[in-house]
This record gives sequence, C-alpha cells and structure tokens, in this order.
Amino acid sequence: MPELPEVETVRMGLAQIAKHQPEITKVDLKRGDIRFPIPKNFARALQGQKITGVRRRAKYLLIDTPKAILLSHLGMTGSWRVVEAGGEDKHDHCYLELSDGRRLAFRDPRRFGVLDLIEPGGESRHRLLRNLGVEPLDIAVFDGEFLFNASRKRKIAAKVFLMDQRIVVGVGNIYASEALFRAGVRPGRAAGRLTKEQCDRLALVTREVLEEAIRAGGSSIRDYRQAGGDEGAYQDAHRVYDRAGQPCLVCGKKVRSAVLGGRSTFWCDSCQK
DNA sequence: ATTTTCTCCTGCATGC
DNA sequence: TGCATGCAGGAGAAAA
Repeated sequence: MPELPEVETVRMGLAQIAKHQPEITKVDLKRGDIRFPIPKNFARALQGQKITGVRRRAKYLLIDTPKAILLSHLGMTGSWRVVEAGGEDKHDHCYLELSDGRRLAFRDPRRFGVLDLIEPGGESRHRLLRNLGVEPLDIAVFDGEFLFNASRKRKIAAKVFLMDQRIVVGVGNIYASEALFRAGVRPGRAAGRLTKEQCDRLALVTREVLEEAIRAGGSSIRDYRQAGGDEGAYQDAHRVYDRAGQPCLVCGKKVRSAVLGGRSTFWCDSCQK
C-alpha cells in the first residue's frame, strides 16, 4: 500500500527517468475513469509536452510539464512502471510514450488510484490537494508542538489522528502502527490525551520511520513496486505491522491486533501505553 | 465541527 | 476443482 515512503521512492524513480526532460510523444489512455473520471482532454493536454520535473505532495505525484501537471495517486495498488513497447497488461490504464523510446505505464488493478490534470500554478486550489495537512518530513512545521496543538480536545484514536491527511500527510496504515510502536503510544489512546512529551516523541519517530523506509525503497506488500520494478525492503523492518501473535521484538510479548477506524492495527500492550 | 459509516474495486486466501 | 465468502485498504463523500 503506497504511503509516503513508497510514493517518494516512485517519485525518485520517475525523476531519474525524466531527468533529461523527455517529451511525452503519445498518451494512450485505456479508459475514462479509475476512481474518478479522467479529464476528457487528458491525452491532448499532455501530448507533445516535455517532462520538466516530478514532485510529491502527500501521497500524490505531480509530473510537471510546461502546460499541464499530471496528478496521480496510487491508491491501494497503483504503480508507475517502465514497460516494454509491445506488452500490455489488462490493468494498465494509461501509457506515456517518451521521446527516448521508453514507455511508462500507470497500472492499478483495484482502481483506487487517481489520474487528473492541474493547470500549472493551480496545485494549491485543486480539490484533492487543498485540504492537505503538513508534510511530516518538513522539520520546520512538523514537530511535537504541532501534534500537541492539533490534537487538543480530539477524541479520535491516536492512530486515526495520525492517519488523518488533513493533519499530517503521508502516514498510512503501516507507518502509523510502526510510528506509534516506536513512540510507545497505544494506537487506541485518545489523541486529545496525548502528553506533550508523547507528541514530541511521536513527531520524531514518525519522521524517523518514514526516512528509514525511504532509504530502504519502501515496503513491498502485495503489489507495490518501485518505478524500475524493484521491490522495496522495508517490509522486513516492520516491528509490529502484520505481526499479530508473533513476539514483540523488544519485550517478547505477543503483538496484538484489532480494527481501529476500519483499519487493521498492530501494537504491543507492554511496550505501548 | 467532529466523527462515523459507506463506497469504490479486484486479487487472494479460506472453507466447504 | 470450483464456487461462495470475506478481507485488504486510501480517502472522498455522505451521514450522524
């Protein structure tokens, strides 16, 4: 499930592919909708455009061209990958043919992803981007004080709070469990009851876990792959995620699991309070 | 305003 | 072997 580290890994891969600013010679759109309708002028707007950069905001990828920004979200099973000229996959919804002969596919079996266009400069007004919270890797804004202030009087579980993209972006189900484990905070604790010290620690370890995961190329669970097709390695570093019933790596007690906010959640009762 | 529930979709694991 | 069932989940949208 692509969360911030996976999306950032894909961003770096795409940026590498696009570093010489290839032109998009052809856009081959296979369907008119994924999760939402794809704009009618999608292919026309991108065709003939040069890729000038690849950015990330939250879990969204922004492929920049002079006249249009291609916005994409990987949802649950989405991926951008370099594919062979002839080959097609039934879950490839869009192909971008580049002037260097390469072909990029947006593949998404479960179709929870997004493809859209943004007018250059219109990023902050886009409906999917305008209500997003702070970037967790931005040290200037994401710290314990921010988390503390944002969580006052909130009754929702700390994990649900941490996954709320309007507060802080990029933290999904895997990294929320991992960060809370490192912070020593039980996922079900009411956000508003977190102490300042816990918020300090949570901000610190959230950044830590995301940065470590980026360095490892992300976590490959089921479908996720890097743009070059490689798997990430961070799934091997998970301390609690998907480890229900197995011994806690710190104290040896069984890792517990429950559904919280509709998502499977993992924690250690003795290491987290 | 905040919180909860529903929904989208397909692949895979499970059980009979 | 095959079918039905349930589960996984990012996040918007609607409901409470």
